[in-house]
Amino acid sequence: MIDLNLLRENPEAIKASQRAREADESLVDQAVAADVAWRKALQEFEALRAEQNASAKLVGAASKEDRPALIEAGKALAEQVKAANEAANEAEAALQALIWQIENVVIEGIPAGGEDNFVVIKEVGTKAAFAFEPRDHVALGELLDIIDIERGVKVSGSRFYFLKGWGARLELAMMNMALDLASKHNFTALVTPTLVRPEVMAGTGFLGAHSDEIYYLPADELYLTGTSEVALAGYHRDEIIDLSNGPLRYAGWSTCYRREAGSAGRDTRGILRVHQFNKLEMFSYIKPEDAENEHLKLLALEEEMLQACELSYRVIDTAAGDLGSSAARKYDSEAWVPSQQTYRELTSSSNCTTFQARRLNVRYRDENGKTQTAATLNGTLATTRWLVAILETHQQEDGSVRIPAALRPYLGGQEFIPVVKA
RNA sequence: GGAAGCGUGCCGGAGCGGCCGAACGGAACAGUCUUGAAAACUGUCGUGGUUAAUAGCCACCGUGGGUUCAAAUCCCACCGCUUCCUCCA
Repeated sequence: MIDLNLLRENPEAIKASQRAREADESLVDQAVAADVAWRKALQEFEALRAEQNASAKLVGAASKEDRPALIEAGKALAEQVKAANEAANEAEAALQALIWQIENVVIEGIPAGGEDNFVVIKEVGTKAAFAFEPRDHVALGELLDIIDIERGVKVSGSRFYFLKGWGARLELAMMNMALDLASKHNFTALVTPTLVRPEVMAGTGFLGAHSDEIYYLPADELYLTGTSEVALAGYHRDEIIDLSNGPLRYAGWSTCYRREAGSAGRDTRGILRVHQFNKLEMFSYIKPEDAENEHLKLLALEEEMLQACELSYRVIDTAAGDLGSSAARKYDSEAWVPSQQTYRELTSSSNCTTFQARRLNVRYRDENGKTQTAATLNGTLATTRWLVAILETHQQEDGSVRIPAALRPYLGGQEFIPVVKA
């Protein structure tokens, strides 16, 4: 939800942002009008209500004889109050409907344009080069008997898989390493619920245009989350949190579920794009003025993980038109995937400024004791998809895979995943 | 899944149609006293909106509806919690 004060003081800024996002600009003018109408209706209601409260008080204090006449007079007032109340409620609902559709105001200076207009901030590492014909992760997964896609499909359908043996252990090792890194930086570990109520899903901004991406359980009115960001954002919903000792930081581990409704035919091979995967997500609640620095901190940790996994990657600053509705700025890290000769997204870190917290009603007290809306940020620290880059980057000629040194302590010192199939 | 009870401010806990945004206690904060602290005493002490305003006014006593001139208080639905039974990773 956008800031009502900003809507009143500088609607042009919001319009410019909507334009940059290639989102509906006319919503802003509609919202301004709805806001004026709402405030007028509210004023009328409050005036009438004050009158009614006074009148009711008189009845209470009146003698038995005087009451009937006063009550009669009150009845007429009650009619008016009821009508005014309904009008105010309708006006408010109309305004809400509009401002919940307006996307977050982007941070000035981010790239303009759509999906292809990102700016590369940096490239790190050397792209893996091989003196032999490299295999893709599917072939490696079969050869090493660590990814069983065929049986995943048999049990659950397309885009499902089993991680097996060293594959399963590699994922857990990576997650544990990520969790250690996060803990070292004072992120509190959280294992989060993956089913959430509609209010929480809506509050995080996932029920907009892309709601068909999300699994929904109608019998229980619960949504399956595509990231623990949802639960982490909902964690402090309707709370006044204490930020006087610094930001609240969490590292949320969860399985994630995505319908991939809009991506039929894309990335159908392997485990790059699947319905279910695991993720460790960083999440910060922070004062708005510190949000941009925090964003860089999250990015730095993501890079530390990527480097620990000895991956070659680049960092991009996503263009306005490609941001989720909650994000004001988004940095993605993309690792080089040898079999595709291209970069694929491994991490995504968004600065949601106060947008998400306003919807979820997460506030803090400033130095003067006044409540202010907090800012929220999130960023990926490890996901199942990372296995694709790790396996392909560190493959050997015989198909075995070298385990990056940083991961070995989590795998009993193992150095290679051996080939088990001819 | 069955039965009963309960949801009030940071916490505990009263209120069960009008004088209640809410007694009382605790915590917290400020001050007095003290070399300092504790204790004692005094004061402040929910949130949001409107406003120049810590004045006034409006909204909020789980959520949403209803009854009434008037609802924290009555009625209905939903959500949540507790206890007992049943079941169980």
